[in-house]
Amino acid sequence: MENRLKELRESLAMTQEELAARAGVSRQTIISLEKGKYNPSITLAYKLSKIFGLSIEELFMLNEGGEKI
Amino acid sequence: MENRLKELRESLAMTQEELAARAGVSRQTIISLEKGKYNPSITLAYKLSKIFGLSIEELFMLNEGGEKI
DNA sequence: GCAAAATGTCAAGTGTACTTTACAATGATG
DNA sequence: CATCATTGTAAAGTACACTTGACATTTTGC
Repeated sequence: MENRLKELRESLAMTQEELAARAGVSRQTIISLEKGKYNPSITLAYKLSKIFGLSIEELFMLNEGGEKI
Repeated sequence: MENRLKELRESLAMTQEELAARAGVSRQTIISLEKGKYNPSITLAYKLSKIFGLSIEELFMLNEGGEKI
């Protein structure tokens, strides 16, 4: 698993659709992020970090190279 | 000023070219970021935050809507 | 005051984050 | 089993992050 998104979403009992709505993006975007298909924009990363009460770094677990762990 | 990038770069006595090289992007990208023309990718935001020893949030001062203050 | 370094601007191009739509697969519940 | 909610997949299109290159302007140091 590339990030904690799916795990966190499920811990809040949210559907992909709900999370997408709260973050202001499409459901497809949430799916792709959960699958690690691409990196979110800083804006979306920030919104998601607020929803989950984490820092961007905590949520997307970046290493020194700026790549996902 | 949309963010603290220029101010921080100057405080470290770095040229745009040096910062661009350290962040692994073009000088043009640094110029545009300093001017607030667009938001960095999360990867670039992370690299810059490491260079300046700040969190992404501290560096790019985002508000609740995910927009710059 | 001149030269060189640093900064800025413009424009065209590439890559990728994100959207939209449509449909298939899986899972939960009566 | 049947049905509905949820998740997944695929493909084509749009927006924007980022590059490259060429040149103009400002700043700095001798």
